[in-house]
Amino acid sequence: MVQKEPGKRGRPRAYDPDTALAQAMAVFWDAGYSGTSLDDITAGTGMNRPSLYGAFGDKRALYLHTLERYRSLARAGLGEALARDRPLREALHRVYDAALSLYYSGDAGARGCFLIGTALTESVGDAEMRGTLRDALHEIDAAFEARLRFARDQGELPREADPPTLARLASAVLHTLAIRSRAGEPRKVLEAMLEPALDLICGKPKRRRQAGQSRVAAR
Amino acid sequence: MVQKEPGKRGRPRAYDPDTALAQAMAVFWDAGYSGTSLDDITAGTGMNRPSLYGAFGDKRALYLHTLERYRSLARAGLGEALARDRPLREALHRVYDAALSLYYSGDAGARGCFLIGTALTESVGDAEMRGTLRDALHEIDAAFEARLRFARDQGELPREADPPTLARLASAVLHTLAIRSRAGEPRKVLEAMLEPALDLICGKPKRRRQAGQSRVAAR
DNA sequence: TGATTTTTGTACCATACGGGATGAAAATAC
DNA sequence: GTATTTTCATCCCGTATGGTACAAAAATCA
Repeated sequence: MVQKEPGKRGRPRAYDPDTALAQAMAVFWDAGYSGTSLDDITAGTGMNRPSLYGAFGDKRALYLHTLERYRSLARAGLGEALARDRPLREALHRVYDAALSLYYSGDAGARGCFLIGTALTESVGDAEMRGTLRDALHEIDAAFEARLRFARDQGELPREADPPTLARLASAVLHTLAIRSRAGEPRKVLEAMLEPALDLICGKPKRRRQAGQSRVAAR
Repeated sequence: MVQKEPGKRGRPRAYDPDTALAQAMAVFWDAGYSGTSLDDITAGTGMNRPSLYGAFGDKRALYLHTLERYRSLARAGLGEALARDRPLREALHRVYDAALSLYYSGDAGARGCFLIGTALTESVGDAEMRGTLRDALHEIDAAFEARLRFARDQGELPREADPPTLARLASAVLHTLAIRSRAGEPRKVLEAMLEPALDLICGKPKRRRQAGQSRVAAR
């Protein structure tokens, strides 16, 4: 059923490991780690219990694998969206568009960010999950920051712009999208938040008046 | 053990309902809804199973009660912090300080926001919890917006300031604090984010250069 | 004092849970 | 073909889970 390489003895696997991992992730995504049973996983992957155990270890190890898989996907998506051959504003817009597409892609309705939506709950009681989540958040901060620093060095942002601060702002926007989408906010509402948010990060384009303000207050 | 009013027949309660609810909330706060067992609750409240059931209903109803309790506390805290007898910037600072104090108040380490940290996970599979979470987020948006509108009308913000947009920004800052604290970020790191964030919302004070930028970008 | 009402405390139940034991199945190696 | 290796599929186990039955306890009312 699966591609076999010559020299591999034994009965071949009936599943593709990465596909199974993706399916397991989809199950965890909806119900969270504690809310998902191994029966849910077997139903979602088509794998039976011992195969699951043999391939990924116990339930917790399997979940940690899905977290890493999600991090890889996020890393790749972020890297692509933040490519330096496009203007900063467009790059950030692509990040948020891609995020929203992911957050609203669930079969059972919007499900938000997998990491924030599921690992956040477990973070108090599980130091490893907490560390993974924290590292992932930092990695996103760093990706934003590098791109913003590049934009500033290219003159796309004013010289007094502070990339670390702006990066955390960009992350905060992503976080609020992650939360609000899973909380049932319609996609259109979140999409409407993007332009004002981009105005704050990149500066408001001169061409037209838009919502939001970014100037120094009077008082 | 508990204050008895004349005219109440039957054996008196051995617990104070609101205290028990607070204790149950603390238990859910750390492990989430699915990750908490009724045994955990009985241990945390000192109540036995039938009393718990009689007072609050089943596990899900009890959790929904704790959500409402948290909303009440948050509403009160937000209202107090956003009082209109102080400058906008100070009011917002008080909101974030109060939030951080709450988010870092757990016995088992930082636990973030109860709503975001626990209800978010359950939001995909439970429409009522999702609705509660969404309403709570909107309520916070509205509180920020009202305070910002007042500030603008008082001349504390420029006339072109857009309260709804700024309110969502203020909420996004709260959301990122809620996430990052539970993800293990040290409190000092989050505290350092506050001044730049307040610069973005309220405008940067003239007196001194600080991190961040809020001016219109060159391009 | 005795009846009534309400809550408590123990013990229990059916089920769901995570995990594993065991033998059949399906491939290669000889 | 036979042996060996690896995976699959069924069945099972001990425990944890959410929820409840039932009687004792502790108050008021008459």
